Amino acid sequence: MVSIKDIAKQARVSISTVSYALNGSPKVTDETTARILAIAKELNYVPNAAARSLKTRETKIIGVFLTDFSGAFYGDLLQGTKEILTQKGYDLIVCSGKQSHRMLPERMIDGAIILDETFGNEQLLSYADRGHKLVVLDRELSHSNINQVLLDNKAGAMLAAEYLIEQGHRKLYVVTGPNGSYDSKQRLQAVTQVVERTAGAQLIVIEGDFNKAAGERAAERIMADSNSGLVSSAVFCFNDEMAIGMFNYLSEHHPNVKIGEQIHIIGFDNMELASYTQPRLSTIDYSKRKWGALAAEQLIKLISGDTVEHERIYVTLIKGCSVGSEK
Amino acid sequence: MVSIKDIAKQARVSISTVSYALNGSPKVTDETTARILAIAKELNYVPNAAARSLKTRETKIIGVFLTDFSGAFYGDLLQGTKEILTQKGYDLIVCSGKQSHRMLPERMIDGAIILDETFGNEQLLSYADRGHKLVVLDRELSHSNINQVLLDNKAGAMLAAEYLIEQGHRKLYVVTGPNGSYDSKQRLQAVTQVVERTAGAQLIVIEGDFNKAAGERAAERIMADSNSGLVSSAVFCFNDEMAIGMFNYLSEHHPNVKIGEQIHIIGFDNMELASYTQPRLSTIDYSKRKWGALAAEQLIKLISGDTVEHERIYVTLIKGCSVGSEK
DNA sequence: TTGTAGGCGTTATCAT
DNA sequence: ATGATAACGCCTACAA
Repeated sequence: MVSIKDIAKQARVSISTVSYALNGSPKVTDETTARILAIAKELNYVPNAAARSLKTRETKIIGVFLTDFSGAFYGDLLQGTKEILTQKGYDLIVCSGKQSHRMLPERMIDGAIILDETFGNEQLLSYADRGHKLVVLDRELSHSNINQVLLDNKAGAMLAAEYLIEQGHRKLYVVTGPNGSYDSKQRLQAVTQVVERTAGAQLIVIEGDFNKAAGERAAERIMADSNSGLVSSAVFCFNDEMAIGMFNYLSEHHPNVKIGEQIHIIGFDNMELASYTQPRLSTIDYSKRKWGALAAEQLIKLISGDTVEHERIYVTLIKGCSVGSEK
Repeated sequence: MVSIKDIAKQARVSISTVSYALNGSPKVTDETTARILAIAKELNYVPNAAARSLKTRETKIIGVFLTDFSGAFYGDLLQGTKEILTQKGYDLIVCSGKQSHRMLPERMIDGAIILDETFGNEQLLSYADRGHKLVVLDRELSHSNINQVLLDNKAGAMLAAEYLIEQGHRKLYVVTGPNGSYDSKQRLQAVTQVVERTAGAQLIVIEGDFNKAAGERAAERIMADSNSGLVSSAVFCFNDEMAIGMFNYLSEHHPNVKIGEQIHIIGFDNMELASYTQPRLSTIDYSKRKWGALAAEQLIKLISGDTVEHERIYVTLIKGCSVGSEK
């Protein structure tokens, strides 16, 4: 490995002169700077990140932590994050899994964006206590080194629930996310509110986990329920993936049940796939790219020592044909 | 930041004893080791990655480089990679963009898996020359520090082309990937071979770029072509994303043209979305998870100094209803 | 069994 | 304008 020492030797100057030259300090003659740069290039010199960050105590790298890499959902978010970070002179790495949590305390990254329930709140708070800067996208956490950029879950869930009510539905199912999910809790709370203030409305909660299989199981249960009744059911799946699972189950096991007629389904996320289902899935939309970009901006501000307010990502309702009106 | 020095002070031993204890060396009494470990925990000690890797010259981190984060495609691949790496004691980071190329030469990672055309061949070769270990998934590159794990593009393209021929089609369009793409070149070569040995078959090449929009543009052009003719067209899109673009264009601008009857489409990749199109897209399938896992295994072997053979990922044909037979 | 000391490649503070 | 030198936090001979 070629180091500044080698360059110094070759250029017959001291290592400090080399360091200055490489960092473009005005303390060195343009002439010698040029000479040193030339030699560096010739020797294929590349600075060693470990040595630099040992000294500077920063890496200019930001980590985004995700629960898994099932990217369908995260692509745009990461793209948004990357654009901002690149512009600010930072690099982005994406990590997943408990193993990789070490990156933060070991100081391989200058800050982190968290969208990963496998991080415990206490864990994050203790990192923050030690001075690490964090932006959380999946929980509320109050600490001067932590900023929140959260979805407007309540607004989204209300839009969805009210839409179903408006269409005349009174028997509402919801399929939730996994137990610990902040987003899921928020959504459930909002739906409960809407149902409670609607005369004659009833709410049936089915526990899910944001995966396709949970949607299938929920569909099975709902169909078993509705065999007896005459009222059509309306289902709010707390994400699109479970809604898709429900579509799959129905088309396979109940091909004669028409979505949007006998059963009504709305999701959350507006993932790409949602616009390809037959009929088009009703869902809640928001800009994933903007979410990622905003998170990056907030994090950079935190790192720069600016004070930052928590932020919220707004959502809108997308009416597809998967929800029709109750006759 | 708490370092071994702090622990040493608190435990009234020297820093080397601390270091030995932390690394579980038998040179230290179990008793003092325990005491030191306790103090370390109490002080919330975390080793500094930069310092350690400055010394050990390794980071136990592997980088996967992707062209972009439009994950729909990469999720399974990364999952497969992660599983193997975790098992081998390595962490995985995902990088994208020219900026992040520095991770390799600056030694922030112990090796890289490349699926990113924005790396130049010369660039990769020069890294390999400097001792960096690489696995490439998107090109052929001969170097003792580089291993290839490539898709069996030729087999896949032949399966696709022969399937169209079998179904009686003779006017074949292909929509290619971007100019530099290795996969695209391989596929085109194979299709050309199949067409050349089939009497009466003609091949029309439309340049694409693996994005949805290219599929839309190609559809437009094909529809313009076919307005005059009576023969139905068969199209082999070199990836599913462009095929989806074609579906979109047709359903929007030519709702009366039936896919699988007047126009026949086959893709490549079998992405999740492909099974939701109406009609189901015919395509070429392969295990993305296995691809990623194999790449990881090969890389670890390279790093361990084992000799490794290049590997190939096998593909199969999935017959959907997007291809029917020519009457 | 424990301590001393040198070095990994940089940066940064002093002298010169 | 340049050089000598001391950190940064960790590992590891070698010495005691």
